[in-house]
Amino acid sequence: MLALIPTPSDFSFPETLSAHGWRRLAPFVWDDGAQTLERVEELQAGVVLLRLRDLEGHVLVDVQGHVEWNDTTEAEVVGRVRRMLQLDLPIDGFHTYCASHPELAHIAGCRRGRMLRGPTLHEDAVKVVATTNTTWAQTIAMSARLVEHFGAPLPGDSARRAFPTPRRIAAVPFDEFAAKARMGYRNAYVHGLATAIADGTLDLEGWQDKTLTADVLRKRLLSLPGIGPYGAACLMLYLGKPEHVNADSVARAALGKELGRVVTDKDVQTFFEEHGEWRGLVYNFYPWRDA
DNA sequence: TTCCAGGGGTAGA
DNA sequence: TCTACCCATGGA
Repeated sequence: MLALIPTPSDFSFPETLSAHGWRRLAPFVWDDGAQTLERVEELQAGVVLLRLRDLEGHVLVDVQGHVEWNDTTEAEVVGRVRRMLQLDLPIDGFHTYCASHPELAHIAGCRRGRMLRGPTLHEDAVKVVATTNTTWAQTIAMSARLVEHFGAPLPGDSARRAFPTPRRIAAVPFDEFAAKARMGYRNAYVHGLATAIADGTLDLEGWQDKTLTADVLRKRLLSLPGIGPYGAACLMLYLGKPEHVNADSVARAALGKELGRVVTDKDVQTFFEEHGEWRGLVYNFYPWRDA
């Protein structure tokens, strides 16, 4: 089963996938040889394997699995892929801004600006929590354990699984979840988030309502246990509201080197302030991140 | 052993 | 608003 999704002229498949480390987090699997992004997805109709490939002006999605391929299933697949690749994110304003600044012109030239996401805000929120106060290797391991222990298996290949839905995580007793996920003090954040979503207390996906102002969205994100200024800025960036810099140790180290002194998160914010509504994206595609 | 990593929560000033 | 301290985990 194939789905051919047209992409905007300012979209770049390789740049979107390499914008940050998300493609290295399960259930994403990047096949470098085939230049294909794979991932198991739990659809309404069943669990399938998606294989995404870059075509001229399109993304080709190969759907493998025993599900009825009808308009509903295809729409679900296309919707999830569009979210993952930020295909509905208007990026032309950012490119116009970059093109007018010599030090940023390469960003527009390379069609950078989109960042790979999960198909749900829940998945991105969990992964952001998994990046805090730990090494990238442990972030990868935490994501892998979540998928391995709690994700829906692909029929015929139970070694491959989808990212666990809130309901699947919430269905696991906390002690068992903690023992298998081994996310340290983040266990309570991740299990609590899933439970709140599963029992209907929290409509996290509803927070993607485009009429929400950035301030309202930021306050809501900061209210989530485990999400602070860095995490909220990350998630806002993924939601197309890049007016905050997700200042992390990478930013502090790079800016500290440039300024020749120890810098704080506030120094990082001040450094990028001149880029206004685009400062979060400018930071994430700033030349020093290529080093 | 001790430190700390793509921070966050909390208390106290 | 800022600082200090603690936090589970696992690698160095």
